[in-house]
Amino acid sequence: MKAYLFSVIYSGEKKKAIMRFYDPTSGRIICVEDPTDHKPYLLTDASPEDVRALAEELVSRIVRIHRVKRYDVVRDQYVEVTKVETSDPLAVGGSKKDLRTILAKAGFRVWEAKIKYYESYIYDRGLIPGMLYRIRGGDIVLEKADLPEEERRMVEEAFSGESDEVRNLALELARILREPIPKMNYASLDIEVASPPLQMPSPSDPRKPVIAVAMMGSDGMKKVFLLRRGNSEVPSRIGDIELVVFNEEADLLRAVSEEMRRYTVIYTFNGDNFDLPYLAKRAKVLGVGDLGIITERDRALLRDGIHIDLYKLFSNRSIQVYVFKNAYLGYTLDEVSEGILNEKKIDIGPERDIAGLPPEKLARYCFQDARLTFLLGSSLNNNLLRIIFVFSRLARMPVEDVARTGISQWIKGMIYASYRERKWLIPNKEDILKVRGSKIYSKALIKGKKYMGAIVLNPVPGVHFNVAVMDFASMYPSIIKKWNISFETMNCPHADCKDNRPLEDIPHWICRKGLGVVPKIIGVLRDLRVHIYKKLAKSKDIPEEMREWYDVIQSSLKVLLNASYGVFGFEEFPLYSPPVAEMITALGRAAITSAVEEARKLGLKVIYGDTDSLFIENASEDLLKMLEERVESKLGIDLELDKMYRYVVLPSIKKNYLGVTPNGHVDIKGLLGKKRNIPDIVKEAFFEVLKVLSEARTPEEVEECKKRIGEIVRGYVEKLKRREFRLDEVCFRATLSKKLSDYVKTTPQHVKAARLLEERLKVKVQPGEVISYVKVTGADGVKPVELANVREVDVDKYVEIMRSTFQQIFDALDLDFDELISGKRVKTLEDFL
DNA sequence: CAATTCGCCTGTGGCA
DNA sequence: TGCCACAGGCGAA
Repeated sequence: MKAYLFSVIYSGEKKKAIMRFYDPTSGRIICVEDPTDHKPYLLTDASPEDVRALAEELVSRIVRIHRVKRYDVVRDQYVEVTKVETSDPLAVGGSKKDLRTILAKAGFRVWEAKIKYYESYIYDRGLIPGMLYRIRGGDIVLEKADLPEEERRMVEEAFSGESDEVRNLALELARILREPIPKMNYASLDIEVASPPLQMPSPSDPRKPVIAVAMMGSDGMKKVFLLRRGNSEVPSRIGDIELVVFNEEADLLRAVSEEMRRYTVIYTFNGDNFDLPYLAKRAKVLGVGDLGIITERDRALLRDGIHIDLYKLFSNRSIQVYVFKNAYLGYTLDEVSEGILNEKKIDIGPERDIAGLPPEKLARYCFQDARLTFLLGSSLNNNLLRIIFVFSRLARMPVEDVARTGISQWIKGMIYASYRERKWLIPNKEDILKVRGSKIYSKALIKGKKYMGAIVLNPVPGVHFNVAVMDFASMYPSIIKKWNISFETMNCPHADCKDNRPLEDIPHWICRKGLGVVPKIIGVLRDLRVHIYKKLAKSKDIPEEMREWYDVIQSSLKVLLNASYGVFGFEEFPLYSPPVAEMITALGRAAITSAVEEARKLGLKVIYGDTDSLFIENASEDLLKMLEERVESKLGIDLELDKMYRYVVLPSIKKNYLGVTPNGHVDIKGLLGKKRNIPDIVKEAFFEVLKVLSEARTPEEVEECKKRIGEIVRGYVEKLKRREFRLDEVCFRATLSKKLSDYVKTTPQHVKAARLLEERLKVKVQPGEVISYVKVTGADGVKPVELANVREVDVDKYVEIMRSTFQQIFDALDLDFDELISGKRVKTLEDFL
C-alpha cells in the first residue's frame, strides 16, 4: 500500500512512536506503530554506572544504557558518550525529576535531551513527512519517484562544479520537492457558544453550551448545526446552506464529529486554543463519547485527520511578509480576510451578543466565519497546502506543526535531521558559545542591538532618469555558501585555519577542513531556487499546473533562505551563534562597499543602495556588464541587473524612494504615503499624485505634471478644511502590540484610544488588534473612530500629515507644500531661465 | 512559543 | 515653552 506520511505522534498508552499516514485511495488515516523498538534517549558524558547510581528512582524507566561513538563537531573530535534509552519521553525530560535534570545537577553534560520525541524519531529513521511511502506490514519505504530527465539534467548542470556530496544532496532535494501532494478532502469549522454579551468564552470554563457549528467542505458541503433554544421556527436551509437543528447539544456534538471525520484536513481559525478544545470539553461535560479530538496544552489534533489552525499560520511573520506580501495587517479573522479575500465577517455590533441572536442570524454569522476560514485555506489559488507540505518535507516536521511553529523551528529541523543522519552530536547552545566564541567585534548602530548589520548608502536626492538597479541575488545565503559560514566552521580549533580570516577588522576565522552543514544545505537550496525553480516557474513549455507547483517551491525556498541568516542572531535559536551572524553581515558590508568602489572606478554614478543593491544612473549596458564581471571575479558572488526604472524620485532620506518602471508601474518604498497606519484620505491623495507621476516619461514631462500635482494636493486640503470626508477616511490604524496594561512607559495615541474604547464601550481589546482612531480637538486629542464624529475632527492636524507625506517626495521634485496649497504659481523650468 | 539590523516618523514625558 | 531622549510603530533589506 502507498500512503503519505503526515506526522509522528507518541502514544503514551503503547509507549511507542506512531506514524500517521494518509491513504489517498480510501481517504483514511493509517497508523503504523514503530516496528524498530526505538526509544526516547539522551546522550551524556556520565558513565553507565554513574547514570544508574544517580537515577535510582528512574531505574525502572531506563530501558538500555550503552556507550556510543559520536562526532563532536564543536571540538572536532570523536567522543564516546553514554546513550540512555528510556521507556517514555518524560523520563528524559519534561518532568520534575527527569534524567536530564538529575545528570546536569550532578555536573554531567547532557546532549539531545530537549528534542521532542516524535522529532527525534523522525530524524533517526530518516523519515520525510509529507512524502509518499510504501507500507508493507510494519515496514515502510520511501517511494522514490525519479526526476524527469529534463529536470535531472538541469540539476546536474547547475551543480556540475560542485562536489559529489553537494550534487547528490541537490538531486535528492529536487526529487523530494518535485513529489506532488495528495488529493485531500478538506473542510473548515467554526463554533459559537452561548456566552453573555462582552464575555469571551474559554475552554477553561466550558459552562455554556455550543449553540452553533458551521462547516464548509471542498466537496461543496455547507452546513450549520444549530442547538434549538426557545421555540422559534428555524428554516431547513438558507440559500445553499443546510441548517440542521438539534434538541440536545450532545447530539449536535456527535453529528459535528461525524461530519469532521469525512474530511482529511480541517481548517479552523484559532481552533487550537478555542474551537476544538471547547468541543472536546463540552463532550466531556455532557458525557458524550470521544469526538476524535486530542487536546494538548497548546494545540488540538484530530485522530482521523489533520487540523490546521490558520490563525497560527497567518500570524507567522514569514508567511505574512513573503507568502502573502503583507496583504493583511492584523491577525484577526476579520483583518486577514479583508486583506486576502476582500471580505469581512458579519457585523453584529461591538457587544457581540452571540447568545441573543435569532437562530437564522446566528447561523448566517457562524457560517460566514466558517466560509472565510474555508476560503483562506483555499487561498493562493489553492496552493497553501502545497506550501505547507514543502516546508514539512524540508524541515522534516509533521505537516500540522508547520502551521504552528516559526521559521527558526523549520531551520532547526533541517539541521538536526542532517546531524542525526551523520551521527554527529547535536551541540548545545552553551557549547557553541563557549568553544566557538560569543564575542562580538562590531557595534550596532542602533542602541540595544547585538551586532552591526547592513550598510545603507546616502541617497543623492532628486529625480534621476534611466536608473539600473543591480543587486546581489540572495546575498546572505550566497555569503554563507561562498565563505563556508556555519556554527561548525567559525573559529574552529585548528591552528592552521586561524589565518583564514576573510576580513581584517573582524578576527573570526573559518575552518578550511570541511564543509559546514549550514552552507551545504543553504547553498543547495539557494542554487536550486535560482538555477532550477525560478526558471521552471517561468518556462513557457511547461503545463500551467506544473509551473504553479514550481512557483510554490521557489517562493517557499525564498522564505527559508531569507531567514537563514537571522536565526543565528536569535538568542533562543538552539544553534545561536553571534559570530556567524556578525560574520555574515560584515561580509555583506564588504561586498556592497567593494561593489560601489568598482562602480566608481568604471565611472558609474551610484545614486543609492541598500544592503545588497546599487542604484546606478544612466549607465550603458556594456558598463553594467563589466561591473558584474569585475565584482564577481573580485568577490565570488553574483551581482546582477535586477530591474530598470524609467526614473527614480529620491528624497534625501534613506529607505524611501519612488521608482517608475518602463511600463508605468510605480514602486513605492518606505514613503509615508504607503504606510498602513496613515489615514485613507492621505493615502488616496498620495496615490492620485503617483498616478500623474507614473505617466511622465521625460524630465520635461515631469516638470509639466507638477502643476497637476499642485491642483490635486490643493483639492484635498480644501476638502479637509470643508470637512468633506467620512470618519473612516481620516482614521489612523495602529496595531496594539502588547496588552493594554503593559504600556507603562508612555501612552501612545492608539493606546489612549483603545483605553477609551474599553471604558466607554465595555469591550476588551487584545494584543495584535488594530485600533482605529481619529485626531480630534480637545484635551485627549484622539478618539476611537467608534466614538468620534466629523465635527470634532482636528482638521489642522490632518493638513500637517498631508504636508509631511508630500514633502518627502516634494523635496526631490523641488516643490514646496505650503507654496502649492497657498495657490501660488508652481515654479517651472522657465522661471529659472 | 520565539529570524536579524537599519532607518524614518510621531508622540510622550522628563527637564531646564 | 522648548529641547531631547526615548518608546512605539512600520517599513526595507
